[in-house]
Amino acid sequence: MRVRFAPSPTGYLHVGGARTALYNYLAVRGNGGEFILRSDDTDTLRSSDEFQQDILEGMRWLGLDWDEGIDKDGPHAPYRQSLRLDRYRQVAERLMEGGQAYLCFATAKELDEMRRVAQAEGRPPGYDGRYRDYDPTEAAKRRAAGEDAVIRLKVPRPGETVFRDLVRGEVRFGHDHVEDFVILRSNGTPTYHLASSVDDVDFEITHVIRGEDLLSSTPKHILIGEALDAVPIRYAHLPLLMGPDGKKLSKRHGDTSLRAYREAGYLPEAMVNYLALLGWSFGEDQDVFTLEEAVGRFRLDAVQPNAAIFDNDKLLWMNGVYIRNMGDAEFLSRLEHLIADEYGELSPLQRSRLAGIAPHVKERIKLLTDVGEQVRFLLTDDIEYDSGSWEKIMTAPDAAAAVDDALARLRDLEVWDTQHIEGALRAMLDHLQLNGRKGLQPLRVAISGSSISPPLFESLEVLGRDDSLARLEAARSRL
RNA sequence: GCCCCCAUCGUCUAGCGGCCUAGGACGCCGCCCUUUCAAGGCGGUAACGGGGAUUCGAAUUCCCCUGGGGGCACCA
Repeated sequence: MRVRFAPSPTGYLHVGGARTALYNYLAVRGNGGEFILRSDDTDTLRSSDEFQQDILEGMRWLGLDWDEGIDKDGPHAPYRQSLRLDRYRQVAERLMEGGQAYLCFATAKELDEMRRVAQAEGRPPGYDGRYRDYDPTEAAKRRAAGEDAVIRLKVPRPGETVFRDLVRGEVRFGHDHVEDFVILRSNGTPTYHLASSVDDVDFEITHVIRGEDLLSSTPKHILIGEALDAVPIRYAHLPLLMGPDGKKLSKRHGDTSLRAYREAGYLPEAMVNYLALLGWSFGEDQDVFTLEEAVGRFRLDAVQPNAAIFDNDKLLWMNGVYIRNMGDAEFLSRLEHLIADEYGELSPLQRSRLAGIAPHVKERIKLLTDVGEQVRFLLTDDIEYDSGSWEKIMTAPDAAAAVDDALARLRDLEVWDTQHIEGALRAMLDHLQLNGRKGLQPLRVAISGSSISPPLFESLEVLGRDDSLARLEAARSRL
């Protein structure tokens, strides 16, 4: 088995592309075959190196490694279509010489007219084949004289292309609906259909796994393969990814680039896991699994044929699962990087505080980037009180008394750790006959500035005695 | 307009003729736990688009309708 993922570097790698790459990976890794990463960059105007790099980065980030292709080389190099232009032209010329393709001189105006008339008559819009039987010698002469001409494939007529799609079963297209399509433009460059099909043949691809949007182009690709007398390729068309509105996922649904998700604090493992679920199920009522586990179970014929809506809520939930499952050390190191990006180089004190609070923060965030507001109060002395929290908590009847009493007890505390702090504060609650909500929330607001924060006792320990007392006093004085 | 694909809870899905009074997950709603927020536990809400046909028996097979989607370039 040899599969390929062949994105055009005309934009950042998006989640739909990532899903296609993932399914290719899943299909081939369980088969001991090769995964080829190709660059369909024939559109030189829209292609850019920045996008190409982004695709590479995205693939690596997800952990989808490939065997041959861009950045990797291999027996069929180069894997970049822009470097194989001569090859495509030669193939087109050869097909023409063999009578399987022909020159066409129809102008843009003529083509427009054809389409208009065909539609008006309820026929499939498209080229009418007017140069199909044109005298080749005459055609060659006209081209030699400098006239613009494209090369079109001579689609067998009458005829029909039937193939067995690996996820959809038998699909058939009558050739009445497949025009003699252009394979080589008048400027000598190949169309997508030609370049892609030639590469698939040249690179000995056995299975083409791609989005359903290419299903109706498949007859063209099969026809080119047949004209080339190549070994038939198997096709699997994956269901499309849709936005919440049920339309094909695209820019209109916001930034759907993979990088946007990475920057938003999603983990690659969660992304891979979630993407795998869009069109496939692991089975046994299990939907959290690793890439390796998925490889072991994946089957193309188990892929769902119907489109899937990308549900950010579930992705978010899953990301939380992966964050919680992360090792403390790994989480801490990710956290340090993130915090350093925001606050600059961390001081030893900040680092140790981060390390102390990290395990507690890990349990309560869904996005890596959520971490900032949870730990802010530990990184700066300049805490700002959330006005809503302050009014609701600090102006309550028992707030001042709770702070005073806590202050007194904490000052005398012999050992400053979670356990002792909890003991002292529970004694305070007991003494004042207050429940946790009334007695502890004021302390939380006093030290963190908000009624929402990591667990109080742990936070106090991490903050340290001096700063904790200082903050309680500062808050008290504002009452 | 023409061609193709698809059709189970709001969403992702399990189901491949009887195990289905349709299972799981996300979301949502309760309750419990609880110092906040989470997490966790328990429970609940919610679906086989419609009509025929085949069959002793259809979510599962076939046909039609409806609905949704994709594609119809010298873009990929």
